[in-house]
Amino acid sequence: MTAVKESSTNHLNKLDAITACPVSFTLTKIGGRWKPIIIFNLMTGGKRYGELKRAIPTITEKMLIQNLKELEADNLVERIAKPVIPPHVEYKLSEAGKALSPVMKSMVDWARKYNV
Amino acid sequence: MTAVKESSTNHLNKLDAITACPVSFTLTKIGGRWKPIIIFNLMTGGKRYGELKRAIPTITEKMLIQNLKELEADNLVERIAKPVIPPHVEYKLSEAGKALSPVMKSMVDWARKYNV
DNA sequence: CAGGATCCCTAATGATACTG
DNA sequence: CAGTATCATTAGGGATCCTG
Repeated sequence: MTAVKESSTNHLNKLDAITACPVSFTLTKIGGRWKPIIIFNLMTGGKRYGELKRAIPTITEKMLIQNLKELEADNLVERIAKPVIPPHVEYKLSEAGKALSPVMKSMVDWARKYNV
Repeated sequence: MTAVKESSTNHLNKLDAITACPVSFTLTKIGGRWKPIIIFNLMTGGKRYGELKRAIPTITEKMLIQNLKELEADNLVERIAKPVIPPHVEYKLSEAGKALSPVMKSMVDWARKYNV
């Protein structure tokens, strides 16, 4: 029972009542090594699995599919599979995913001002 | 030589030219389990080491001091030590740290709309 | 009070090979 | 093409004890 949320970025799911803060919550969804990059790539529109893999050459297939599944479970990404052979699968941001745009933008702005 | 930046959140320092994105950069600074919480706590003003520890009871001393040092090295936090006995040390956000406010706010906004 | 130093564990990531 | 499965690695986090 209980079978909590079983989402991503596990260390951030252990938030207790005291340390819980909305910022941490958001970071459970978009934090980690690959999610920001994946989301960033999908901001410009839906992409196929293979396209994403080519767009992010340093990611392994395991990490890519794993992160995509977590993003899908968190309702940030939608998976559209066309039942053809060979398979055709597209990933695109959901409404909640697109709504991350201000978050991404503010991070980009901050990075441009304060990096290096 | 090169001795790059040697900052925090190591996995995110391995960004190569291709996957590098400003969002990831920002997350190297404020990501992880504790940094957002620490920054969040300092947003309302400077605090002493002991105050922070009490404000975040679930953090260990090791993690607290380690994250504070990383934040200091990244110039997000300033450490002000008064040479008295017993020691009196205060941590406060730097200008760059305060400039994270829009980032934090956008994350809070997103969390309020899309959490559970 | 504000740390430092060790030892340990697990989650997160990665490499490689295989499949409908 | 779009994934699975298995094994190995490592970095992040934690427990505990010690100190100027």
